[in-house]
Amino acid sequence: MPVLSPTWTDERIELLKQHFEAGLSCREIAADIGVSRNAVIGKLSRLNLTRGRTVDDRKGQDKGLAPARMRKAVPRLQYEMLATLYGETDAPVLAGPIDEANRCSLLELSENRCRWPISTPGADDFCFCGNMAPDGQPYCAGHSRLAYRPPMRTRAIRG
DNA sequence: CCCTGATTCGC
DNA sequence: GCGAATCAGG
Repeated sequence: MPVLSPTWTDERIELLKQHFEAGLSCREIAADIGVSRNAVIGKLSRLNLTRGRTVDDRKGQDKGLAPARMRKAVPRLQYEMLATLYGETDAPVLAGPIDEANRCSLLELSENRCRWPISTPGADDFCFCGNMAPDGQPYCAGHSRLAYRPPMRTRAIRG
């Protein structure tokens, strides 16, 4: 049993990869798995799964180091492109590990319960977050933020 | 100011 | 190896 904190086990890593390939943001992935954003990113980096960056040389961080780091030129996934074009796809709406202890079924849902879907609809383990949700809000604090942030495209450049 | 992504550094 | 801190870009 859970005597230790198996931070990254095969299951976690699989989820991580799946969500990453799905085009989900590190924020979503982190929230889904239940770890910090940095943790997800860090693991991805170690797995060499980074989406690839254009900057190989960072500015003022070399305190004496001068290694030309060539990052992998991984092309963007079609998923992401499609998602951007269509605005919304049948994205795998997983996520909801913030507090799966309170997760409940559809019948158990209440006005003050988070309706965030857990797992894929139709699955035998399909359920909802069930956390305490603010009055009027369908999702809990954590999920509401994720739910209401699908478009993260340039988000209106303030100037 | 907010957020997200990626690298670096300490444990 | 993991994750916070940090940096960079939008």
